[in-house]
Amino acid sequence: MLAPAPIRTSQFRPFVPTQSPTPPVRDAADAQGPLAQSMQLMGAVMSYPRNSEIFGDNEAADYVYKVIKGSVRTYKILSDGRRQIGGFYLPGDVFGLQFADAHTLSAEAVTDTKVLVVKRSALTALAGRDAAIGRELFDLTSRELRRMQDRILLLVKSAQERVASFLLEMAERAAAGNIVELPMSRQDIADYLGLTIETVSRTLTGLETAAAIEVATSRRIVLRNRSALNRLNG
Amino acid sequence: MLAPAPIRTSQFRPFVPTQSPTPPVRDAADAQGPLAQSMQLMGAVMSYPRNSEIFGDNEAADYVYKVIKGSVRTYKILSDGRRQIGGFYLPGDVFGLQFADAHTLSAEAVTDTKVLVVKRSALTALAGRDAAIGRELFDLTSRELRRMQDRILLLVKSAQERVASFLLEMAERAAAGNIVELPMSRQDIADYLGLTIETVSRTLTGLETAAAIEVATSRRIVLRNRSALNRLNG
DNA sequence: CGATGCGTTGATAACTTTCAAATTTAGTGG
DNA sequence: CCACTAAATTTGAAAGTTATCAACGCATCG
Repeated sequence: MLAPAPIRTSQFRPFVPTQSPTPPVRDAADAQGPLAQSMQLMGAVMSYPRNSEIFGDNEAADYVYKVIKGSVRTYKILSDGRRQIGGFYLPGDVFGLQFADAHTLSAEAVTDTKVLVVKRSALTALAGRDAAIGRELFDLTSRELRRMQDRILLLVKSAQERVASFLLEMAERAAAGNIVELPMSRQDIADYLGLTIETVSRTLTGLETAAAIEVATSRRIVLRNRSALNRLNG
Repeated sequence: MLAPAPIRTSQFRPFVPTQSPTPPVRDAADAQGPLAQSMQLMGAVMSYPRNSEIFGDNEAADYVYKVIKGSVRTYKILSDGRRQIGGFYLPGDVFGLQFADAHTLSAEAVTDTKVLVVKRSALTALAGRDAAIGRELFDLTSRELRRMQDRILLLVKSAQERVASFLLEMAERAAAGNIVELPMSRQDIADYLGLTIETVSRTLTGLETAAAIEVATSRRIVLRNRSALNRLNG
């Protein structure tokens, strides 16, 4: 039922950059505020192969991460063995912002991924000196809070609404036109939406039958009728 | 299905205190950090009768609130008419921390309530000058984030698990021994947990039959077997 | 006392999960 | 590049859970 236990394959430690950290990759990862610039200056680029662990639940939360390339999932294993996914992070997204002493979630690379790793203490120290940076950090956290709220609204809805919302969310964050490339498996989606993979699969089929989407391949969805999806979205 | 539309009965505007704001009430509302002290100095005490609105969705989020007495619910009405409750706030709790320009949720008094109202701008200005205050504000937001995460974990579980978790949460926050006084109605609980009132009611009956709790009156629950509840909690 | 709101209980329907199997896709070694 | 194997996805049937619709009990309030 669960994804196979991730292999810890990250072969580099923070601050031993795999390449000159400045100027690092300039992918989709630049919403250029002062924070982004500082992170690039202070951070190191790390590579994680598919399904490898980036950090573990209960580990000290000493670093903050920004996705440069690839995608990341945070998750928690419940006592009954189920896995709940906390969120997906795409290029440009910052994660590890728990701002508690220890992580409450684990993080894994969904696909081969490059992330910018920054020491949290360096970042908060900087925020103490530079109000603009502090504000940006705060905004990031607020945005995360908002996303959680939306998530809560989503989780009380029906399977169809959840899947429709998920597709629209991914479209907004990573769409090329109406084509949504999903980096994650059905199991990941199911664990994110609090459904089973069978229900996710059936719902997608249903949406396709209803001509709202087209399931080109299992990882590529074409949105055919956004207003129909929005209607389901609630 | 929904609670009756709240009557807007708050007869006072912020900063026209109903009583001398200093020194204000000294109820359960004091986890005395510098933030709490500043809020008391800068804030005004406002009274809201049961079911009255404290702020509305989409209103400017100009104030931050701290419950002195009573209880508050934040909520959102979904497009299909359902109501989702964002959270309950008890004496000592701070709410209105969205830190966006506009509230994303509405807030109402669940019971007759007194809150301390502080201008957000005053608080953030203060945070700019006093790092300790900024840190406390940040911590509050982080705690809210954590609570949301827990909430998400809760919403993917079964009705029994949700109700059990809810009771344990309330016990932790407001219990006198094993007696939990619930300020909110079954409808409130249902809208918080993403269930119907019938399911909440049946689940409580079930827990009582299983000797885990005792429903003394509809608003007073006695926890008879916490470990059983914890087991359900997952 | 009758009206009203809230909570509980019952019967049925709708939805989602579970268990099982078929089908497609992806990965590996030759 | 193909064949083979393992993994992922889809589909089907049955069971389980929760919602819906309806009725009833209980307390409060005029």
